[in-house]
Amino acid sequence: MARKTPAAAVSGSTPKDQEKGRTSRLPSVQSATKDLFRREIESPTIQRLLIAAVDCFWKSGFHASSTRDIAKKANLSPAAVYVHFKSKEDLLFRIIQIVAGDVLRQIQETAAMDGDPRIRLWRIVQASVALPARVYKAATVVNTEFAVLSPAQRKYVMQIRDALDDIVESCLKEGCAAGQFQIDDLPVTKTAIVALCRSVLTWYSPRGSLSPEDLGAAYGDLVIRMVKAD
Amino acid sequence: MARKTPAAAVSGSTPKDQEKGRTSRLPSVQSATKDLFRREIESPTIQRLLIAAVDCFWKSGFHASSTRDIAKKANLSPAAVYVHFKSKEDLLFRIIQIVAGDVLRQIQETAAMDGDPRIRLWRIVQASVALPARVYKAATVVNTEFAVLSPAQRKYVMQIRDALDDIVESCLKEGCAAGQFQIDDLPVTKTAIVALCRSVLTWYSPRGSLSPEDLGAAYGDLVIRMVKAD
DNA sequence: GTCTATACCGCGATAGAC
DNA sequence: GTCTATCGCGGTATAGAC
Repeated sequence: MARKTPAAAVSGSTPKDQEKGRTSRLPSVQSATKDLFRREIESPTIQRLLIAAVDCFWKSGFHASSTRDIAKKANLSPAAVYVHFKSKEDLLFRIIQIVAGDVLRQIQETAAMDGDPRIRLWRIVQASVALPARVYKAATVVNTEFAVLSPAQRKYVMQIRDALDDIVESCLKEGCAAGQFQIDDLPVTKTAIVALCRSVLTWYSPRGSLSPEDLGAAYGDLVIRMVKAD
Repeated sequence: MARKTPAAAVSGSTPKDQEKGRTSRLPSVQSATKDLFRREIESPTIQRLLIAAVDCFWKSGFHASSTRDIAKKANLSPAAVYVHFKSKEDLLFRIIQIVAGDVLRQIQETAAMDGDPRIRLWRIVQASVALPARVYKAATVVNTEFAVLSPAQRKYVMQIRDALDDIVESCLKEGCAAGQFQIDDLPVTKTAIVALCRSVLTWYSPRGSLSPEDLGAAYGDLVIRMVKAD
């Protein structure tokens, strides 16, 4: 964690944490996904299955991952998967629901914070990079395996994507209305910003030198320039 | 084709075309991939197989596309595929070789054009958006099915990606050296620009209002702002 | 080079004992 | 809720006639 104030202010540190002298209260990238599932799911067996499935789907993709692989990685027999999930698709969708829901909620919280459009846009971008990167394997699965889902399931994901789009769009509009942003083509700019944030997952590795939060901060700076708001 | 000079100058129009009063000599997005394969491959049967495979892989992904599906779409029996390709992976790799090679070649030509770093960066970005978008289904397959490839095949693709990275990087360095760009973190900026261009394929549809070339032009403008070169 | 027929395998999912 | 055993389907790839 090289950066100080802005990243720390957005990433969830509380004054209390800082009093204690902690530099970060975030879980490591390695454990963030586990922590998320532990928070959302009671049964330890299901937690293990979800984690195993994320690992398999991330490494090989949904169709190349067999239920046998997943079961083995979760220390279960192949049949045990079907006690907890009605199909492999169901397992995928549960992962997507949990991960996408959690990320959306946190970005909504970020967007609801006070601040002028420049600060808010910077924070939204920072969060849109940092939060998925923290759970990068799971978030990659969410972005990658969209085609596998049923129409109803796709609709669910699309609503979440639309909500994120709207957050960025309304922030851009505010900034334009306040005369703080200069944007040529608002729909293109909005789409570019959202896709830019998402694209981090196509190359991100936790072995890189920047933490998810620092990376998000750097992207926040880039986006601020894109809307000519310096 | 709404834009005039810059996009037209880069997208391959010749003075002769313009004399004739054509607004564009580009193939339609629908036929660009076919044209590419027709240019690179002699056998019409193999052309049909490649086109069918691109369609299947794009729609469902590599593992969810069966060789039966591909053969049927190419009006062949399932067995006929194996006369021309030794495996389904081989078919995929041939697609990737042709598409990635062609795009790289054209971007290299773009990068070799004269102009100061600002013009060159704009053109490189424009081409990096427009060229893949013209063959968007095939280019999406190239970006999406990387995990399927063998180590040797992956290395081939990685060399192409590195070459594209280097083109952007050296242009950014030039611009910084010339005092025309102001960049905080060069590696992050380079990665962001490349990923931004690639991310267009995650949402692009030929039904959108902007042509690939106009979209590339808009992205060129955005990137010029990212490096503070206006 | 194309076809029909088929070998062979591994997948998702289920049955039934414990 | 977990296991072992297994069903049945559909996949990739091949054999052999034309």
